[in-house]
Amino acid sequence: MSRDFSHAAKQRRRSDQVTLSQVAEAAGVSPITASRALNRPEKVSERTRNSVLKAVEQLGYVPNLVAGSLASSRSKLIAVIVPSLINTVFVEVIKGLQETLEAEGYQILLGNTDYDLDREYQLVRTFLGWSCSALITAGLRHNQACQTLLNNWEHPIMEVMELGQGMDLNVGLDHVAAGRCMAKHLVDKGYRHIVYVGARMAQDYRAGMRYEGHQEMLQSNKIETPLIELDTLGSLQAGADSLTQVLTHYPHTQAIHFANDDLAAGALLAAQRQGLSVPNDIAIAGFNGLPLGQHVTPQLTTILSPREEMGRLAAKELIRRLSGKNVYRRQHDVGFTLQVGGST
Amino acid sequence: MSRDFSHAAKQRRRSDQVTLSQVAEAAGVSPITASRALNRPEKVSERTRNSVLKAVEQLGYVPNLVAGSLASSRSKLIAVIVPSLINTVFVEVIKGLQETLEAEGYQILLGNTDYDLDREYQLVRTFLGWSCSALITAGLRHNQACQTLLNNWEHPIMEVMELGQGMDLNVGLDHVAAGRCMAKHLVDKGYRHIVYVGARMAQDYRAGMRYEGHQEMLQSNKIETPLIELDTLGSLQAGADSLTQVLTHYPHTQAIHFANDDLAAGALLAAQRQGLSVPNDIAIAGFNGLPLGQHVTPQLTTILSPREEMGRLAAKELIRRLSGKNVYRRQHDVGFTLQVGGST
DNA sequence: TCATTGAATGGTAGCGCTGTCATGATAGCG
DNA sequence: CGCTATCATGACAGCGCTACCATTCAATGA
Repeated sequence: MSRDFSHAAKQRRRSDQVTLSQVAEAAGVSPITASRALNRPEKVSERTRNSVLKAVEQLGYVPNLVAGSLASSRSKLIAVIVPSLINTVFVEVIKGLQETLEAEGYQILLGNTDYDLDREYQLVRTFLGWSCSALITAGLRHNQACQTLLNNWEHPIMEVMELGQGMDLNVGLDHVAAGRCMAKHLVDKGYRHIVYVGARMAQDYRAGMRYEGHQEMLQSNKIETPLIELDTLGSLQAGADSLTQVLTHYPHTQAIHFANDDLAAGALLAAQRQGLSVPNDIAIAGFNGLPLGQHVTPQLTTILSPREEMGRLAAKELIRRLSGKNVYRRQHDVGFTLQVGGST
Repeated sequence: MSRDFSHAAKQRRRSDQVTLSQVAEAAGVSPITASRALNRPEKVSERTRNSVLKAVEQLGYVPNLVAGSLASSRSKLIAVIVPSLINTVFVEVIKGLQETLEAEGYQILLGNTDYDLDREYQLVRTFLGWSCSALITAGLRHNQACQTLLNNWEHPIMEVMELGQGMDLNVGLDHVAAGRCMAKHLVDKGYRHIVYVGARMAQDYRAGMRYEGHQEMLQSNKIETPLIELDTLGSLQAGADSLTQVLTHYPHTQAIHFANDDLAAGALLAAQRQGLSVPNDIAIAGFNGLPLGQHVTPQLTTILSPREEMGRLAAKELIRRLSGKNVYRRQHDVGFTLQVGGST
């Protein structure tokens, strides 16, 4: 029962894509030399390099990164996973990442979990399949499957936004401390009826951490810690709506500590539309230091978080790590700044 | 001179990554069947499919998408190139693209040109190297090299944001008409001294197109068309600063037509801080319909552009095209809406 | 009954590139 | 002048997967 091995060579090349071999031929060198001329120019003579580059130009060669990546099991791809693109905070971090990574020749593979950890796991799986050279996620919380997957992964993992014991690298800030800091400010200002307003804190758990800090501080001053939690994501509109809710439930409220500036600014503008004076009738504080808050009158009291900076720093540390340098630090606290405006 | 072919088989597999062959072996089928079980489940029997899935689970198999992509010269990657991530407009488009594409199992490869067409060309080259199945760019303008490269590319190209004769598919709105529309509104309201304020219009050329429409309309009404062009990108701060500039250069100004809402809102808030009444002392109009503009008092007169919708529609048309359906349309006008607030 | 179809599965050969080693050429040294 | 060190280049195999056929076998129909 002998098999038939005689069938003609199969044709698989479908596109008329120019390959490295063609470039090599045109340049009169071997494919591997052409490869080196492009990827490790210092390894070939100048003459060779030039003739290869000329051939590339003439033939309009575009390197097939997929093939290269398979052969070398490396890629200049970096996976970035965020929980939301609506929340400008993450976009600013992405911005910081992006400008630093792209300058080093890395490409960003972007994923959005919509605050769903199972979705995150799926994204991680997919991204690992692309042999990314690193993974950046917003946050330290992952589901079990994801944790397992990442523990067995041999590339750098960078967790940003919050500070803590992560899987690998970490750049962020201490949200509990931030909440404590703002609460202290409100207490110091003499407010005693303070409401915290958050939005979907089960998802945006960092807002929950800030609430914890807030609670801590108020409780140590024997002050009640009423909480209003909205069922929408933070937005100007949600902030405006929440104002009514706060005043209905807690008519004596003197100050509102919002989980973020969108909510706070929305409430501030709404208060003014309703003829309430800020901060005399009601004081308002936010978190993030969005430009918007600095342009309303009175200026919004908020906590500045260095978001783009966080992205840039994370990217830099990652690059340092990827290039084999041992000078990176596992953990970076980017800190925050209390910015006191006229709203409190 | 006979060569030595006797050296032992070389070991290249570096990682302990589980491969499809191992899954196949564990499931008692051939690799190709395992591949089908995962990628075209309808092609295998249910028994086979289940045993493969079980093996995948047990071994913790993560498909190597790079290898798959090389073999099939297809990928579930879609390149998205935008000129800026600071400008929230593009982020909202990305958001729309992202939610639609990710639902169909596509991943986004994100690039930012910083309004530089040469940078765009480089990004396109890189992205083509990843055998993306489609490319989405913001805008219809590209440099020569990029144009050539894309013309020879055999995958769908989607150009968003503006309307016009593109390379392939196009979803956008008519910016000249939008500028005309707002100018008409201002003229109808009785303003005769109207200044247009733009920011870096050589880069953000769509703002330039709106200015063209603005000019057209005013000239046909025999009204002067003074222009102030800022050398920064649009922001609240820039808008605030520009107000002073406008009033210095054109003290009789009755209305300012801003290239976008960031500028407009910044100017509106600044005007109020300076004790100017809007619209009595000065009328202000913007473009985009950002939430911010709807929350200031008076509400900002603006032109609503459906940005997320634009992203979603673009993604849907692309998917339709990618799945071989012929029901897509080459060009979609998503339109715009004049939203009259109290600021004019 | 036997040819015919179709569903399920498998063998082989690449996809286009780079890691690994081998080789030839040139330089450096005592 | 022979010998090693260094540089530039090349041959080969293989990265992990899927396209392309080929094969098997049960179901169908005349």
